[in-house]
Amino acid sequence: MAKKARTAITPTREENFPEWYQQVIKAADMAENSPVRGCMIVKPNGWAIWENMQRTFDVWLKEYGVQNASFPLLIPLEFMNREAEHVDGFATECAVVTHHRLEKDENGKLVPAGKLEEPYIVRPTSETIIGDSMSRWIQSYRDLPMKLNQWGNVMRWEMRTRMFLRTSEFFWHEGHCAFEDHDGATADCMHILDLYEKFFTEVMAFDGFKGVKTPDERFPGANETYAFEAMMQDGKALQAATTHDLGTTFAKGCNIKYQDRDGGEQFVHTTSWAFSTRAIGGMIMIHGDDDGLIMPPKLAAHQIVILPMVKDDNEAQVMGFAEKVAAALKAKGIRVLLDTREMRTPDKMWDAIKKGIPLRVEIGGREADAEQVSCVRRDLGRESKETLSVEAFVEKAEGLLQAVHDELLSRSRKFRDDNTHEGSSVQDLKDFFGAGKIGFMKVPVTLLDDPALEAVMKEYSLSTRCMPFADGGEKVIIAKAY
RNA sequence: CGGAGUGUAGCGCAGCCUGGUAGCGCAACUGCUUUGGGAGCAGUGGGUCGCGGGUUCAAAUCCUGCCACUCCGACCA
Repeated sequence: MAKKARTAITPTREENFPEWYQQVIKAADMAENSPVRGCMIVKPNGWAIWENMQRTFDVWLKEYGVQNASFPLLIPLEFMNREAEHVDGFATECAVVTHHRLEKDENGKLVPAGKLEEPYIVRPTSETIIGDSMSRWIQSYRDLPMKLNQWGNVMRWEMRTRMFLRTSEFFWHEGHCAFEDHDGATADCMHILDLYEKFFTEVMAFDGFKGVKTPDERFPGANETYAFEAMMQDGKALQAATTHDLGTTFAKGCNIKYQDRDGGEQFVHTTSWAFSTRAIGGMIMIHGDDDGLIMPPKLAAHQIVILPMVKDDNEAQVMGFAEKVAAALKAKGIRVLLDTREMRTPDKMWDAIKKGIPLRVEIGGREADAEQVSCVRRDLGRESKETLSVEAFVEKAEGLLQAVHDELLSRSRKFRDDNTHEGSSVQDLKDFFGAGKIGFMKVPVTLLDDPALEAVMKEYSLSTRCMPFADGGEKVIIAKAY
């Protein structure tokens, strides 16, 4: 019977992109919904990705002089009041802790008891509680700059959630720094944004647009927000990371003052910046295909999977050889998975494909006899299969992984460029999005003053993404967004 | 928080209109044959039908209240 060409993921991206996204996560066994409203369970295959992200970026932060610390998950409600805009931005999505004990009622059911005098909120972000510490830790200009970061989770009570992209609880790092002046704060925002760009391109294999947010898209309480905006395969934008110049706003709210060189009292200038598990969602939507996830090699828990194809009479030989190959690759520092599970070979193959493992090495009787391996690249598919000697493969493996990375990066860059269009009028936007086309449209910033703009933005659910540095701040990107 | 929809085995669904002791596919498990791009045959196990009331001799099915989730909007890393 002839086999039908069949994709591992149903539906395909073209048929139903949001549903495809969900199915990719499921097929790759990365995460699932939990009994807790809006919160996901990150499974080992998903968490391993986050661990690799943390490991890499944490080193970079420390090189820049950032110190890690940990602040409470709960923030006194009153702290939120310290910055008016901040309150407006987050008040509607705070989980509130009001009790500290459970008791059994007359029916034996547990009910909250021990009402707190002062309720706490579960942190939606930590500006206020870190600012409180800074106000005590900073006395003099000699204490500056102060660069802190915490890896942790936060909670924002979202109306509508989507795994990785928007969940009520999510994981991130949040940097909080204090400087003597505005220049220091701006330089910090720019430096971290550059680190983000380096991280997304060199580790996660996708590019985006660095730029400044328009005022209405700023972080609540920020003077200026800078962002890295990436494009998904459905043409929507994803804000992958942001840095915020908070001016002296939080310094005033939290009373963070220092004595300057002349003995005068000054407010510090603070910044904050973050990326989150959301970037994983972006990675999925940028690189994935109709057979599932494609992992950028630097992020992948397993960079190479070895599939031993044994028959009854050659099991010892094939397995022995496969173990030897695995050991040689591990000695090179490559993360290898030798798949010895009791499954049919084709099922193992599809499993490796759906999980997006960058390189698949097949070793059967033929290879074992000849001391060879067959290798297939996930990004190029089975046509890329090549058979070569063990020595040659081990020598070449790191290069192959780099080639997969380069391919993913250039592929996503091409997609981004092919789908970024120039426009000059509100009518251009209407024509483009009205025709159902996907992608970004870049228009002159002067268009933001056009009274006709708002209606069109609303009609097609558009938002301003950023004013790219590359255009000298004279253009603004308008797109649909996640 | 508005509009719509769905809750039945691990997953996907049928059954509901027209009440009568719960079914299909996939997955799992066992055995044999298979194994280089999604195997075949035979067999086995698994469900308080989201939760609570009501109608009835009898409720997955009808009525009612509640809860959860999904999708579309508004809000957002």
